[in-house]
Amino acid sequence: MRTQNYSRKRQAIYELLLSTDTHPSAEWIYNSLKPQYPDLSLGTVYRNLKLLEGNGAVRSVAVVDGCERYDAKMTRHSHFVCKKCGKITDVFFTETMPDLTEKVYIDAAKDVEEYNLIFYGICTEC
Amino acid sequence: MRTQNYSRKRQAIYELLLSTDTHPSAEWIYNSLKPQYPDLSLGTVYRNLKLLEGNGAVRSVAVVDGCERYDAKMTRHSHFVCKKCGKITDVFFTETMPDLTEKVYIDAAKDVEEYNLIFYGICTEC
DNA sequence: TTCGTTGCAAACATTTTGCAGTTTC
DNA sequence: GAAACTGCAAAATGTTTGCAACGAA
Repeated sequence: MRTQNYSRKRQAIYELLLSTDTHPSAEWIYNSLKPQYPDLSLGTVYRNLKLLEGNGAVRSVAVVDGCERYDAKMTRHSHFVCKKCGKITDVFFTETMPDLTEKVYIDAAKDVEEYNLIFYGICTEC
Repeated sequence: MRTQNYSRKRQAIYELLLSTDTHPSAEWIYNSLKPQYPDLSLGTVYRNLKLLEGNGAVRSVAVVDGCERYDAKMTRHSHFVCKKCGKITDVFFTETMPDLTEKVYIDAAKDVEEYNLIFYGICTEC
């Protein structure tokens, strides 16, 4: 990977993701930071999300209505997606979630690195 | 839902999906059927996939490289996605997969209808 | 004849990218 | 000063849609 410099905006994007549990899209992040960073551009948000994802600082948890949604909470947990309003909420199992990657043997896989478990339904507000 | 007529092309799309385990994208389906249906259009493939998905005849199992990928095998199972080549393979647990929707209690959920479990890694051919 | 289905192409929405200027180190 | 970062706008990409023609019942 390419070496990184410090970037005020990348920091802001990352901290915003850390501080929220809404699992935002690029656009939500853009709109949230725009007041404080009037010269922020959407391209920068996209670029930094990809970069942070590459770093392992952040991960994409789902694509809802065609929009990639991100999370900076990297402890193992899964998500519930409301089919109606698109809200994403965290789902924790008792204690921590099992490491399923160690529990499956997949013929076609040389290496199973991670997994993503998503529940779908209707949320209490819909 | 809107009443349906019999449609030769919809049938062909559905049967192609049933006969393959490649979890194809709309474009792959389009290219596969084009020789036999020279006047097939991509829009029709998209329309019918959405329609079949609405019927519950087919489901979207993952989005790989920005492309929705479909499966007509509706028995409960999960998938392995190769991060390099994008190939999707079926993953079956011993016997059948547990119905996790009955095993979780999600505060934010009024109704948990389904779940989707995807493993990521590198396949044996990459 | 009615209404679902389709081809076609234009429209759409999200994401990526090229470039010139700016910031970081 | 070199290399990373950014704004901007254009381009790319996958998907949806309007419409007139077509097909099924």
